[in-house]
Amino acid sequence: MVEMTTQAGSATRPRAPLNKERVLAAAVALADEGGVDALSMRKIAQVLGVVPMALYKHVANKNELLDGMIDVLVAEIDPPVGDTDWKTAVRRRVLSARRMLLRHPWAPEVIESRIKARTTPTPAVMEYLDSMIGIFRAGGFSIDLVHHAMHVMGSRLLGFSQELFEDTSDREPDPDAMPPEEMAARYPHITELAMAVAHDQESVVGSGCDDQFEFEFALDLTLDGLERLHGTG
Amino acid sequence: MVEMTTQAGSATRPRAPLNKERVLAAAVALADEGGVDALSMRKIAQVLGVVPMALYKHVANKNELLDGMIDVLVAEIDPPVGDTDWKTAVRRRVLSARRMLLRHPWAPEVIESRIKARTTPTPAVMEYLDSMIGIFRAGGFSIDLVHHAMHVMGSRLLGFSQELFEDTSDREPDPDAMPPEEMAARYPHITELAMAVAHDQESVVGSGCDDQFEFEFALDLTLDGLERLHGTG
DNA sequence: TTGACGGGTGTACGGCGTACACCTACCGTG
DNA sequence: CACGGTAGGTGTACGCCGTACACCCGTCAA
Repeated sequence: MVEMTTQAGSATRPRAPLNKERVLAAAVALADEGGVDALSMRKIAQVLGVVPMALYKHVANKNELLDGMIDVLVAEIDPPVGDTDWKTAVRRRVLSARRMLLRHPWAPEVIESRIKARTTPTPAVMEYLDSMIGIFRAGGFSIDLVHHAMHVMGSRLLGFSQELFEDTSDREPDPDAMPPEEMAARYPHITELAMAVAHDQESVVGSGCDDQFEFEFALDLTLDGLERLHGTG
Repeated sequence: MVEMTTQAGSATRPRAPLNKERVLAAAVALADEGGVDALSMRKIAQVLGVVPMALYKHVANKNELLDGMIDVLVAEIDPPVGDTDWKTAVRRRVLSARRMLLRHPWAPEVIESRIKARTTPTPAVMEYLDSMIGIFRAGGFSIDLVHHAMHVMGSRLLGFSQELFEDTSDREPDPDAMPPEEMAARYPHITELAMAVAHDQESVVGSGCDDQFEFEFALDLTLDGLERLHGTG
């Protein structure tokens, strides 16, 4: 056997060069088959035929890896369809999200834990929420009603159970947070909603919306629906 | 300084004897102040002034500890009130559950992960669900409607986002599972519901209910409610 | 007196995330 | 052509984790 060529040994397996996408794909595959407990940097490295520390040239740490995995999942959700009423558009999108969640049963737990730890959801999640808001707006919903609607849909949108936007004003600001103008450009609907809510109540800047009210709003909407089906009251 | 008495050194702090409740309480307190990531057997032992392995005389392992912590939380939910209509009874109970979840923000993530790993929720959770079903039944709901209602309420009942009872027929049976007759005695409403669902569809024993149908049922109930508020369609 | 046993201890192992120093192949520039 | 920078893979090492296993001691029934 002659000596190796300049590009990657031919005696060993050629091994395509690593990159963030390949790392994330391997991580998602590993989680799919063994659950999130079976996911470790060392195992990911192993299936990629690489030493564990090599991964850190492509993801900063395990938390960023988890964030990246969430983005991969969100990208699997079908984009919104254009030419229908809001109701079927929302319906299709949510059912598509559900199919994604069924393919990746570990997702809700990871999304839950990561959302609690970050000040802002990942860009992909933001985009998803923004376009969902856009569907309601295009359907003629008032900004207030959209706000309530998003809270009501909460757990069906991505599996997270409590608030989408918790009060993050007490956490120290993310060093590389997005400037407001870019925020407004990238997520117009979220921005519109956030502004309206902030205006609505002249409270201190921060939390923005009354989570307790939103929870009860959603609860009562559900109970009223059940009552109607039951035919009492 | 003289020698110690027979019952616990008096020079060191007396240190009450350990038991499962004290272990669980310490674990919950630790999670409350540092999140679930800050929870480790070693830290629990430390705050209890004991060596890590001592905990294992009271809980089998960390998973059982987590299950026990969930039970502690569920016990914090107010018991159902008797003399009102179903709607306010459910409303109060769910709001009480929400207050508990707000006190323990780490709870949804833990409940999520533990429910996925067990064949049956812990007894305390079962009891909670059973009594919730009982409220609907006492309100005159048909067993089918209760079934749908529980799915609809899903994420608001305890923060779990997907199915309460996933298909566990593929998992090897829990060695110390509860015999059916005890099941029926302890959780009469759950049993009634499970029987009805199993009868309903003459499918193989197992999963029992059509999760996809239930998801869409809940989704449509929500969308219809929003539509009514919006005044279109 | 003894022997079982409930409950706290000590040691040790394998796995984890990751800091840090290194090495090497490549590239644009002089 | 020489050369320094840089991107990306390597190796070692540290401190934390859960927990298996052997031990030890105080209590109490026989």
